[in-house]
Formats: sequence, structure tokens, C-alpha cells
Amino acid sequence: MIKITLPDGAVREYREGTSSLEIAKSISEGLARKIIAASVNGEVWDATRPIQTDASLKLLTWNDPEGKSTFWHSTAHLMAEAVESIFPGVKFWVGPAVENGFYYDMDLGDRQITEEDLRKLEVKMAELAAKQNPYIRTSISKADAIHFFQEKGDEYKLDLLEHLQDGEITFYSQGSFTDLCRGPHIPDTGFIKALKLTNIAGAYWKGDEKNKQLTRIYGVSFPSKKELDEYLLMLEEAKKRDHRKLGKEMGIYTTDDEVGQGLILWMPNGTIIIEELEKLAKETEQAAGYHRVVTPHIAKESLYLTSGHLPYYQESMYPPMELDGTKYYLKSMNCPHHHKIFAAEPRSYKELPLRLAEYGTCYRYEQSGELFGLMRVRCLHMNDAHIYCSKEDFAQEFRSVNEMYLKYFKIFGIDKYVMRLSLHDPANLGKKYINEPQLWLETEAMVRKALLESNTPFVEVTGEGAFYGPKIDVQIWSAIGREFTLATNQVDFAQGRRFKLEYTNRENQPETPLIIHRAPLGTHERFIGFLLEHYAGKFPLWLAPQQVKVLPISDKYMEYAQTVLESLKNADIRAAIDDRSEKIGKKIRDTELARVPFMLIIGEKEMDAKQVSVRRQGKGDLGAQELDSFIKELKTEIKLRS
RNA sequence: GCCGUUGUAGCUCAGUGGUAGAGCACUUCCUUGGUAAGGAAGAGGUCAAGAGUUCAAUUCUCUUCAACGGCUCCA
Repeated sequence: MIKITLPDGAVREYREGTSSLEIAKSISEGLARKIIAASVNGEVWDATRPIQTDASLKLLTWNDPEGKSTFWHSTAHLMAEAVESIFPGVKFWVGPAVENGFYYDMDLGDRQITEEDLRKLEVKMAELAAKQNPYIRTSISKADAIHFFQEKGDEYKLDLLEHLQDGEITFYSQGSFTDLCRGPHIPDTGFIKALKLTNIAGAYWKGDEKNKQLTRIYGVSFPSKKELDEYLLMLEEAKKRDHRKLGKEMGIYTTDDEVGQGLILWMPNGTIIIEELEKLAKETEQAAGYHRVVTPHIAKESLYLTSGHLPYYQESMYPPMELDGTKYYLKSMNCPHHHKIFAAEPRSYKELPLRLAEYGTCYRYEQSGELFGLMRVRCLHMNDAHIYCSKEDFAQEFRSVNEMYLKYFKIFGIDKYVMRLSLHDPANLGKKYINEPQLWLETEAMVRKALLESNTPFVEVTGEGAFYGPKIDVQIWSAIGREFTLATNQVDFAQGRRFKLEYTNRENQPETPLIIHRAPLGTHERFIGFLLEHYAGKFPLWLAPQQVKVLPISDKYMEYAQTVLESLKNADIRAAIDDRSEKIGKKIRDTELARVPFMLIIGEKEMDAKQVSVRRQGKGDLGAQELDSFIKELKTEIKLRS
């Protein structure tokens, strides 16, 4: 007999070789029907796999993250079975579960797959699922596994096998399909009651663009039709929040073929938001001891040779323009220009930390397929600053920058983000990263220490650093779930030396400063794209392009409405009047849909009492009040940025 | 850049081998109405651009451009 410990601490005895599914059945038949997999001593197993020793057991259902991923991974196998039946000879690479479903990468040879094929595959999959074929696990020797895939002529699976040890290789079969797989899987295909193949994409083998491109099919599946419908509804809702849709609808920005891809034209409403953000940044930076500077958009080649941009970052830069035999580049980062401002005068330790700030315009030649609304563009305006400081000051400066982030995030109500410590990849030294292995490690340790000391939760990722040093990125997700770096805080040990930047220390010796690059508000483009989605277009009063709309009930009150508008404008409130000869209900509806925070309704009552009736977007009628007190309240709300 | 899909009025979308429609928005007129859609008329399109097939192309084919979903890459 073996002892099974359940999550509530209860210990039950079973005979050796009892499966999790059988244990579930012994507890309740209803429970057993929902069991997808089981966590046995912390490892996710098939629910049907016999347990031979004492173990702690957690039964996993659709509601557990591991349950979902097992479910999706099994659906990937089901899809592979369907693909193989329709496209014989197909070779598979890997088919994992992802955040919202699964995919399988495959080599279809010369054949192409279309949307129509996806519909056919869905039908086939539903058919196969209904057969309730069990997923059968078998252990196999490496030699036999190699033999199996050699027979099949499948070089991809043979490649996978190379990295596996004999004795740890398992196959899974369901119906007519057998795959090399570590598992685990759901008990049988009948669990899959609803599914949708969402899209076809090319994906480079092993994620390397030099390799052959495989066909990737994405899909998602559910234990019931209801859940699929809910998922599809959720996708529809997310689309409504998409900054590209809102940005167009609200007159925030536009693009034009003749101007160029990824080059944003900010319309008047978007420009208002830009100006409000810059005002916030200027106030905040002035209080934190920054100095504002302004630098040109282009510079000579030699500047970027010194900075390291040309050796390490050239593929992201626009090609040069040549004038009188000299090459000029559009700047992709502001740092070299700021370094030259530092270098323009002899510096003393007394001036440090020196903080130079600029909402700098940068141009980056992003590959066309990478462009994405406002989130990924080719001309961007960065909330940039460079802090030149001594080693001793570093930790304090670094913490202050992090505090500034949190201050901003509080203003915008940003609470869903992840701080990521982005490190270099030693394999790419001298290619993507400046070749200073020792300095990389030292600096990374320094940043990690500063993070730990300030109790900031973070994750570490290798291969995401800047070419000149490690960074802390603040990761956010767009409405459609794509991940972006919103803000960044970087340490640069390289450019100070490359530019021979120096200050005179207390001992009257020249010393190279450390440089912190920081952009807490990221770029206007990405930040406003994010804010559009974050607020679903309903900006807080201080950011709203239009703050108040005056709605006269009929033309008779237009004159009084005009005086109300004048008073609002005199108080620097962004207001307009709806002078169409429409009924008040229509004016209210249109203004609500335009997401204007306040409406002032002006009729006979208001005119006689010299008042305004206030209506707040999304909240409805707030009653009548004196115009002066309304303006005063508005000004307070704007000032507090609440 | 690569794989796949798409491109018809300002927006959302129908449609066809014989050169085009709807709703909303817009303009004008009627209406002057009290908290989410009053009525009527009108204007608006080289059907993304170029080439080919055809008596005839917005429709079929090819190329280019752009957008979208991914891959790679990044703020």
C-alpha cells in the first residue's frame, strides 16, 4: 500500500499502481470527470499514470493553470493528428501550450495551408475528439525512438532526440498519431468539447531567422462551448480597447502612406495629450534637479562610431545621408548628444550628479513587420534623461529614478506591470553587446543589489540588455496581449569611457562618471498608445483632449451658452459648444460617445438662475450649480491630476 | 525582412466579368425639443497603385504599396 497526501493534509492509503484518476473516483465520480492531470510530488503527471510510491497529490482541473496548459498541449496533439490525416507526410517540430491556447510548428513541404484548411481541420479535430481516444504514454529507448523517426524521415524530431538522454524518452499516442513528448496529457480526447484554430503564421525553426521557416498553426480549446463563446466575446471586447481603433476614433493620431510607415502624425487631440505629459515631466524633473537640454536630430558618423551605435546598433538606424563627403545619421538615441553636452565643459565632482533631460526625437529603422500602431514606430519622442554620477552616488540615483517611476505610475493608476532586470547574453559579446565581460558582470551585480535593497520585485532575463549595459524594463501588455517595454532605466558603463568623459574628483584626479539612462514615461508614442488602452479612451480630466462640452437645449439659450463657454476658456479649460439644431438627448449621446468628461446643459432654468447643469461622462446628471464653483472644482481636479 | 490574410465613401461593411450600394458621419432645409439616436433632401468613390488576360476588369492573373495576425527584432 502507498500513502497519498492530499492538499488539505488528509492521508489516504491505496494499493501501489493506483492512478490519480482512480483516486479521484474514490473521492467522487463528479470530481473524476473534471480531472485533467495531477500534480504528483510537485510534478505534473497524466491522471492515468500509476503512482508507485508514497506521494503528495493535487488533482488538477481546467481551473488550474497547469490543467489548462495540459489541456491545450493535448489539443495540439489532436491537431497534429488531424493535420497528418489531411496532409500526409507532414513533419512536426514542437507543439506547446501558450498563454491563450497552443500552437504546433510543422514542415508541410511545398504545400501551403489556407484559412479554408483550418476550417476543415477544425471539423476533423471535432470528429477525432468525439472518439474519446485515450492518450497513451510509453517509455522507449533512445535507439528505438531514433529508429522510429528515421523510418518516418523526420529530421526535426531526430534533432530533438539528440538532446535527450536514454531512459527519459517517452512517446504519447492517441488515435493514429504518435509523438515524441514529455507529456503530460489529458486522459482522452473526449475532454475537448470546443475548439478554434485561430491563425496561420510562419515561424523560424528554433526561432532563428537564418533557419527555414516552418508553418505554425495557433488554436485554442475549451472543455465546453460556453467557455469558447466567452473567450471569443472577450476578444471582441479587447478589440474595442485597441489603441489603433480608439486613436483613430478620437482623432489622436493618423498615418499616411506618403509620409511613411511607422511615422506618426499627431492630430490636435493627440498633441494636447503630448503637451500635458511634457508638462508633467518638466514639473517632475525640475523638482528632482534635472536640467533640460535640446539637441539636433542628426549627427555625423563619427559620433555614432564613438558611442558604439554603428558597431552594435546599426541595423536599427536609418541609412546615412552624405553631404560634402561626410555621412550624417538620424539619431536613434539621445545619449551621444547629451554626452557631448557633458563634455563641453570641465566638470567637477561638485556638479555631480548632473542630470540632463530632453523629450528627444529619435528615428529607428524598425523592420516593416514589427511596426504596430503607436506601440512600435519609426519616429519616437523619448522621455529621456542621462544622469552622470560617481560610483558612490549610483545607488541613490538609481533608487530616485525608480521612485520617480512609481510616482508616475500612481498618477496613471498603473498597477499591472512587471519589472524586468535585463542582462547581456555572454554568447553575443562583441556582436550585440560591448565586449567587456567583467564590467558587464560588475554592473549587473550593482543593479541587482540596488533593486534588492529597495525591495523592488523583479524578474531577470538574459539577452535583453542594451548594448552598453544592463537595464530595468517595465513590461506591460497591450489590449490584444502583446508585451511591451513601457519604461526603462539603464546603466551604462561603456559610453563614459568611449567618450572619454571625465570629472575631477575630491582628490583632484580625473574620473569617468557612471551614466544612468532613464525614460520613465517611455516614449510619447508607446505611452499614449498604452494610456488609450489603459483608460479605454476615457482619459482623466487633466489629459482629456476636450474637457467640457456646453450643450444648449435649444438655440434660444445659445447666447448664454456662449458666455459660459467664454468663462471656461478664460479659465484655460478645453471646452466647446454643440450648436447643432439637435435635441438634447442626441447631443448628450454624441458627447458621451466622444468620451468628453463633462457636459454642461444649458436651458431656460439655467439661464434664469445664471447656473449650469452638470453631467459627468459615464455618471449622469449631477444637478445644477454656479458656474464659478464648477470651474473651481474642475481646476482643482486638473491640478491634482486625479 | 519572413509566413499568412486583407485593401470598395470619413467610419463600419454589402456587392458584381458589362465602370457601384447600405447604415452612421457630413451639408442644407424643417423642427426649438430638458439628460444616450426628431424628420426630409443632398453631396460624397479612378472600387490601394501599376501592368497583363479579355470586346469589356472594381471583379481573373502578376507586381508594388499599405494594413492586420504571427515569427525574428525592440522603447
